[in-house]
Amino acid sequence: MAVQKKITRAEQKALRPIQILDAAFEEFVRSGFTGTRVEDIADRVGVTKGTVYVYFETKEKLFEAMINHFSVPFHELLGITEGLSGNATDRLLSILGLLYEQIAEDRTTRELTRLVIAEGHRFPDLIDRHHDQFIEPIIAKVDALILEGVASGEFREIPVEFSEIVVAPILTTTVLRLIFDDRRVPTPNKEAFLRAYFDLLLNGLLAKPH
Amino acid sequence: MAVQKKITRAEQKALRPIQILDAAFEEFVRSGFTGTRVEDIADRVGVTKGTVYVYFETKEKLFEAMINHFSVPFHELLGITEGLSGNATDRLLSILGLLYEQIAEDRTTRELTRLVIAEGHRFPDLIDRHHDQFIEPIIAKVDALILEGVASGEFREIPVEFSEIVVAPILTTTVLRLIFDDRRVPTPNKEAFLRAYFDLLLNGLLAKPH
DNA sequence: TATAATTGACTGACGTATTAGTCAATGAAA
DNA sequence: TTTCATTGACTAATACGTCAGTCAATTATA
Repeated sequence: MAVQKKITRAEQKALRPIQILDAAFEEFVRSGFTGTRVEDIADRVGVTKGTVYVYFETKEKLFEAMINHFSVPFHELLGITEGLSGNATDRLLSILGLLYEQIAEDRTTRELTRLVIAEGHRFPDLIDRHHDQFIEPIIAKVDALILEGVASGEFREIPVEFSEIVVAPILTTTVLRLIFDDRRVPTPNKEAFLRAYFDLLLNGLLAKPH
Repeated sequence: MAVQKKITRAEQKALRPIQILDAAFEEFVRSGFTGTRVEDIADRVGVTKGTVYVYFETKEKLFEAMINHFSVPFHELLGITEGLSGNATDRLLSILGLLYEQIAEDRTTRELTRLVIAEGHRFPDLIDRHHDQFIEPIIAKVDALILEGVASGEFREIPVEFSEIVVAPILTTTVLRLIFDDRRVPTPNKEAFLRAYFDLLLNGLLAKPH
């Protein structure tokens, strides 16, 4: 038994919405928006449905609030990368490594991706936010680094309008883990995967480039 | 007005299940399993709910039948590739090109991917089938071709346990189109995309390989 | 060919179950 | 004693699945 710290009513009240959002995340991930019952969310917190409606007007609003709550600002991560030093190659690999950790290996981000794919039709704003906060900044950052590398002579000239090709192994790992969840496709060993990914990205398949 | 060919009752009867499966695909894609009403499917065909239940026992069975109906055997495609000639490089690129057409550019396959991601929890068999019929054969084929290329001296030695890295741009394009559906992320021009993809895959980023 | 009998695909109202959202009552903390 | 977070029974709406009945297409008969 963990020692229960005594909690005041005000503290409990302040905690409730977060408990509900956490529970909502788990239930919406398990069953999707329509398949989730508000009562399942309440049960998981240990309260009744009425309490949920004290804090959130509707199931829709709760879903949106949950997505916002878990969409941790990605620019923090991209901010870290501002401080990186080294040539374009080193900085590109650093960022791709961070993205791999943050996207492919982090369960929350992975499941958010599932919800974006599954429920995007029902919540168009979700798609726009996801694009503006995740996809666009990542692509822009990778674009910029590739152009730097080209300018410095490190990289060959490659068409920058397809730089999603560069990050593709990260999204692919995310999606494969989402679908198979360690059941049929083994979770890759991080170091070995990144080594193979970076080696192929930098040097290509061919023994003798033409 | 199109000329309506007179249709016998037997012909109509034979047609019904297919009409229902087509309608089910559209509705399940639009709203997911739980969000779709059997009556919506019936409306789309122009019949009533009762008729749907003449042909399919339950909503679950209808969903599964729909998935089976649209999961066109992928080994046909992989079969085509048996007849390919040329060195390992040419054959690998041919297959990747075919996969791009079949997966990223084909709306049906794309939306099936959405359903696998969104409804996989509810239909575990679906995941297993998808793995056995799609993922595993593709990976096996690419593995085999890479090993051939290594054996013939065309390719450098790369760890074959990560050959999903090689096909990643295809799945990534699929998923990005699934999420943004031409709205925020432009549909790539096929030829230009494949050129960039293959160039990067074969030669890598670096100007001077190390 | 014309008419009657039969079939069976389809209907749509209905039973049952589920669930989103409400609100007057409650009881524990302050 | 007062406050207010929580309750849980209730309403209204929705949707799955059923089935007795209908009527148009088909076949048999005159």
